[in-house]
Amino acid sequence: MTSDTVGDQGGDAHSGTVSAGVDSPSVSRSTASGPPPGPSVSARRRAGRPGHDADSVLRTAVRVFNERGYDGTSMEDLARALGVTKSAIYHHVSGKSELLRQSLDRALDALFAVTREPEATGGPVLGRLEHVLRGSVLALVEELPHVTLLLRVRGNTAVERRALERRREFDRFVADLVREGVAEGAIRPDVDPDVAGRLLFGMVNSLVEWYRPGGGLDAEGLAAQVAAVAFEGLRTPH
Amino acid sequence: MTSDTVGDQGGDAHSGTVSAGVDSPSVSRSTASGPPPGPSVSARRRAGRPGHDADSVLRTAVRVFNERGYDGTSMEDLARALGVTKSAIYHHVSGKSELLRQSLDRALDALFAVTREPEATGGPVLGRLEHVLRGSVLALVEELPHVTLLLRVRGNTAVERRALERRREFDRFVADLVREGVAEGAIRPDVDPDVAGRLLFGMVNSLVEWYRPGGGLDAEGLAAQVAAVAFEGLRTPH
DNA sequence: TTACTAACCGACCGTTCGTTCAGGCCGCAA
DNA sequence: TTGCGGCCTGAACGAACGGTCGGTTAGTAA
Repeated sequence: MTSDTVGDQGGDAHSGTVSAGVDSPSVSRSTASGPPPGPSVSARRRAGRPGHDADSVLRTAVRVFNERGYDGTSMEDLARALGVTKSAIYHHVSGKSELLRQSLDRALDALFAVTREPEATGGPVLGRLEHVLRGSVLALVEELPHVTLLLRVRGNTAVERRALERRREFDRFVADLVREGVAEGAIRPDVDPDVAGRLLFGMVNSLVEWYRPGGGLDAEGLAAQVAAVAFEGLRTPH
Repeated sequence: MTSDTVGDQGGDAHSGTVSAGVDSPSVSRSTASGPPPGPSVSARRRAGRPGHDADSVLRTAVRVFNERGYDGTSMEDLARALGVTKSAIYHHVSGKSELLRQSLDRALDALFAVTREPEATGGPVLGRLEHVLRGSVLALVEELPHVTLLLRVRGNTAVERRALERRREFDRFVADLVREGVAEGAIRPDVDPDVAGRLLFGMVNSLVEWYRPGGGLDAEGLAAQVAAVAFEGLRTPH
């Protein structure tokens, strides 16, 4: 899914330069004088002075946004993380909010792609719901930094409000599915459908708070566990 | 539980002055010239010029923090919401981070109170876990604005990092409970205990994103539904 | 060597930030 | 009427903010 939206992001090399992982607990602000320029790594050599390109800037920016929060991140912070000066960033993007916009759009595109897959629109309700559930987990993992950012948006600016609107649209799609499931008797009727839908995706969305790929649990396995808990519950079956 | 920690918050009067609900989608910044001073409401008349007290300032501040995010809220924003000037706020609190500290402490105190209740430390594991689950939901509802703020903290400042540490301690308590449940065979062994614990409280924590008291579903009913989904799952029992 | 391209620097702009301070205002009790 | 406690204003501070600008550097391609 969303296999070739932006491309080139597959190779997650470029690492090494910045030590702190995505989850680093305390990010010293004053120290950490920044890595040596350590820019992008795209395979084909480009003309012109080597350094960052728009993509590597976005990648780093989103990582820092997720560490400090969007509002808590200054352009100076970004520049330090990139190993360049503030003004260099404006060579790649028009401004801070543009970075946010690109990231949010990417997250939302991945989520909506799931709702358009045939398994999400045809067949028994429970199957459709489960497909959307698992697909959302996969999309969330694949675009983890962007989805993380999306789930923290508060609606302070026009960019954020537009994203919130699209997100609500996605939520409506899921809520409808759950309602339909209750109506057809596939989902237990003693919990409110709206509540159930929100709990379901509350569970999914909470993944961004702790799941990190490459830790022995892959996206498919994660999706399976989420689906198991969501549909069968925690208690040992008897 | 936590029946009389800080008191006086039970009566949620003081309303009326500010129109926007906690969930108001777009919060105009320039307009909304603020309510007429409309200060606190505490029953007993105090000496001196009438106006806000430390408690009413905290209440409003936390509400605005949750609307705009802590970093996205300026003291000017707070002042406007309170109907006073910036400098007036410093009569009640030492600064912005002090407001955050008070709020986070309140949320954490309520959560830890649950873990110290006898039903959370004695009896069968599954019962203990369910008690902590339901108790957390009740605490979350009772201290909704403060818990909401807590769950969004990123660790940018010392105040935030201290709160994150206490929160991790709470998470550990829950994780241990789940692990114990798996070991005793009360919880299904095919999901990883750590994953299960995180999913469980991911579900609970997501309540702050949508649950609002006074909407036909009270805290007890909510806790019951959460427990049902968590332990039995969504699928219709057969 | 030269032309071209892409990325970057350093100085600077106007605005907003959190915070301080000296003083004024309001309502109660004496 | 006066005194006092509690709350508030208006003006200002230095620091940090997002963003702009003209000029420079380091590579590729001819």
